[in-house]
Amino acid sequence: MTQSSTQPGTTADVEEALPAFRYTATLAADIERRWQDRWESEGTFHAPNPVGPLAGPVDDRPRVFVMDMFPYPSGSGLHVGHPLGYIATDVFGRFSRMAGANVLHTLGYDAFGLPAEQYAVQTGQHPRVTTESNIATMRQQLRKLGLGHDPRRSISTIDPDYYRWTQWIFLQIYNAWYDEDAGKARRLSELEAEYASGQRPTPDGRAWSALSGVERAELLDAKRLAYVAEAPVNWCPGLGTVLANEEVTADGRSERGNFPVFKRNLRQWMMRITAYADRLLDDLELLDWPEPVKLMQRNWIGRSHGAHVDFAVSGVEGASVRVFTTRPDTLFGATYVVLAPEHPLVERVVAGAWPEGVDERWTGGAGTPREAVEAYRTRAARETEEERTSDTREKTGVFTGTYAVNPMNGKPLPVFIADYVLMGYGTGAIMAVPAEDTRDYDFAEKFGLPIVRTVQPPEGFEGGAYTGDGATINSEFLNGLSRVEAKERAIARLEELGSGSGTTTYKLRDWLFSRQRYWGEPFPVVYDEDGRVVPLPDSMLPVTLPEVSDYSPRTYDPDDAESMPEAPLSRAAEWLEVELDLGDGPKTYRRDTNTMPNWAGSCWYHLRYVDPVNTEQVVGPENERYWMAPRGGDDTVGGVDLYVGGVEHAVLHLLYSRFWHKVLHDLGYVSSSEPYHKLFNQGYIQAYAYTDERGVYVPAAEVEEQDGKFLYHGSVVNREYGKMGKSLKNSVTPDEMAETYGADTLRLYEMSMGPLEVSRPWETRAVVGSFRFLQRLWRNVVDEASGTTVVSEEPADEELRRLLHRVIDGVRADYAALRFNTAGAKLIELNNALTKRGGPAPRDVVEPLVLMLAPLAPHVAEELWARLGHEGTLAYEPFPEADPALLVEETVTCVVQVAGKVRDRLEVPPSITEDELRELALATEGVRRTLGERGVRTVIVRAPKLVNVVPA
RNA sequence: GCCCCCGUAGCCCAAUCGGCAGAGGCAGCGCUCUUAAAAAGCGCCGAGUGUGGGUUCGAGCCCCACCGGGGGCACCA
Repeated sequence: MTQSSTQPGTTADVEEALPAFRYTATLAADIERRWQDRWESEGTFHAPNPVGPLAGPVDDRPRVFVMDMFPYPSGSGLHVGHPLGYIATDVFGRFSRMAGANVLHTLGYDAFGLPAEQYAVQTGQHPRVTTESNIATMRQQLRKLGLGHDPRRSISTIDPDYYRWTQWIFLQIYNAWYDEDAGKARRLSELEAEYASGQRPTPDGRAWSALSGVERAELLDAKRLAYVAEAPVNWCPGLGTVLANEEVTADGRSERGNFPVFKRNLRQWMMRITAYADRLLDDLELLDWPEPVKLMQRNWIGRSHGAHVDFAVSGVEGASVRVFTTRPDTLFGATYVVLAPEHPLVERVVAGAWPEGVDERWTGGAGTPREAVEAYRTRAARETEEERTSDTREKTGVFTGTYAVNPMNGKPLPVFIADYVLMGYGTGAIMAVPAEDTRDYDFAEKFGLPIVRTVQPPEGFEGGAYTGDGATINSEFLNGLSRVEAKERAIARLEELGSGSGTTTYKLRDWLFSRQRYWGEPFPVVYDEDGRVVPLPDSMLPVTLPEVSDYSPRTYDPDDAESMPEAPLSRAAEWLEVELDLGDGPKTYRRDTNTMPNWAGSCWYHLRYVDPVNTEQVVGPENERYWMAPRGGDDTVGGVDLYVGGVEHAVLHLLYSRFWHKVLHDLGYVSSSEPYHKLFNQGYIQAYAYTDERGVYVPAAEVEEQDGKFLYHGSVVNREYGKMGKSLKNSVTPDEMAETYGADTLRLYEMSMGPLEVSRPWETRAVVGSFRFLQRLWRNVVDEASGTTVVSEEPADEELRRLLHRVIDGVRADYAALRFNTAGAKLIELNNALTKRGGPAPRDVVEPLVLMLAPLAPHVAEELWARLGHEGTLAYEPFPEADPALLVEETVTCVVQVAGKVRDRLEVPPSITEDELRELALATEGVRRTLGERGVRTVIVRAPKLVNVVPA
């Protein structure tokens, strides 16, 4: 926060006064640059593959595949929050390497994206130019952090050699279908063969040979996992593109830009992710992921088991209302039925006149049901979706004058229309069970409808809808059953009666895969003169983007719901029309003017990291097996060993990526059935920001704290807490931290701030603590004045060795469990012990200390290791191992409690028996004094560490 | 409204199985070095764990309720 001009080691004239070999920022910079150059020129972090261009000796080392979530190369530069996860994965990767593993760790760029395109729209600069320059800047910034990446594997999604395979995967998905019986995707050619042989009957029973070419194509198209459909999509005029459901917020706006989104029917590419709903849900169990992320995916997929139930409508021949319910167990509690106002059945069921004695509340004040219904429908049509789904509004609706029949008991149920039932959900009609559904309860209360409890609420239940579990009541043959049992029995009865069937529904919808954008992957298909899709052969990939003069899609007034998408590619006339010979001789085809969404490239990059320069295959099977195959035991799905990133990708990226990976698995291209085995959500580094009395942000670096107040140039400012960024004037960059202290200090500090998963505030003035530690360690090896190595060759004494081995033991466990904050603390503790001891530090302690520090602060560790007389990098030096003999204490402090309060302590051998310890404890002064005249009820002994005497 | 996560010293954070509340760092204070200041070094100071109950010989840890902070979902039938 407060930054004076006299930070350690920055000012030249200060440095003159310092010892020549003190570990200053200048010295750190020199060390860091030297080692970064050396790692690069020696290929220190190249990870060998078993086969292919990157093949090398993999020996029988265990594999560890570490990944960071794909960054978008932003032009605005990094702040200290960005590399938090990258440093963490690097520490883990470096530790794993020293622990003997072959470690695959690299970082590529998710480089298609809106910012570069928007910049192109504004300036006319090609997004590729912008993006490549941003990547170069980001690479340079990250290089200064000393990340142990394999640079040969750093790919970028805008690279034609990369998106060639994105397009190839698209075609595999296009040419696949989901075989429900096999529970997996298969090639479409197999479906065609089954139809042709008659093994699989066609939907209308005609022989395959009797179908026309177009009919056959349509049958196959209907099954494809990637398909073109006229579908209601989220059209966002303000952005000029359509959006996936996941990109639209709950209040019907674009996640990016916050523009209104409208439902439009448009022909677009869709991905049949719904075919995988069950597996995406069920396989979550097999993943080592944070529970909240699993929960979010479960909610998003939204599987619910229930039933479709048909309610016959009395007086209307052949009409029945089909509803979906998740609670068929409550059918006896249904007391009315509601149709959405737009429901097509409304016309048919509306009665000619009100029944005798109709409740006035039900009529909307109209003379006939038809008038009431028409008035209500007109009103509902005028309302926006947002208004209709607002949860605070009063329930409204009108009676249709008609009754439906409950199939369970033949009771008549009045049929209403009400806007709280939406045409877009389920069947657009519900059976209302007010006793067990809060919305239905509110409606029933207002309209004076009966409320019949069918689930026994717990004692003391206050009233209202009871949505919890309980025994079924008032339900004839279901009485006494649990919810699950009652559901099963009710469904069985419905099926017997022919009035319904058990059904599973999902909230998950198919994935809208077209975007009206320039800066994305073109679709590897063309359209013939009839507008039919023709996939391009592999030999024509990649389909590259044409040069255009205008990068913008046509955008409209954000509220112009009637506008139509117009993609930038539609203006590239020469690219659009293409003459190709696709087997029927040269013909003119038309290309697809849409591009793929940003998620496409990030759906499979883990596979390309494994085999980045394979020109023959998306990934070599042997290499994929080596790095990603299931390990056996608990691991039946395989995947990346550690995947670190923010929780914001919980649904979108992680769901799409799992889907693609499963398709590739089903089609036999990969052995793993999940992309990311272990997921870890890092916290964020946040920062304080300050506003003056006008509410304008002032530079946080110039704010000073005084007596609990925050002063900017003398005047009091208001403190806020939030994201780090330019607009809040509170950014701190890794570059400035590296300049002031060195990258090792920055790495160490970021890892020391707390557990990786926890968000924490950045505090610049605290960084110096990590710096001081490195200085003290440096001084334990190097004489500051002469630069000579000063360690002692005398073996360390027993006490120090015991401490060393305790630290080794703890640090190893900490690193393995990603507890880098406590690992760092233990290293400081050991170094402090060396310092406190005085005199030259013994080599047999210093060397393991340097090795243990290496994952956190690799440059200074390499430098010290070299000064200690070793040649070559320490990156592959075995990580120190604790000697179990030295972990056993000679004596243990035993706590002696009376009634749970500490009253005395004993020094005892760790091997002491319970009986011996009990005797010793009862004899202590503390116990005798505290106990006084009271007797002893019982004595709890936890040898050798604790005795608790319980007085009578 | 429902669901999930988190509350330990002025601040960031430790605390294996329920067993002495403190590993580490920042800040503060004192001292050493220094003409002085900074840097560096050495030392000191510090909470009874958000609140109220419960279980237990014993609770920061387990259970219940509440308060505060963060996140997700939301008329999903």
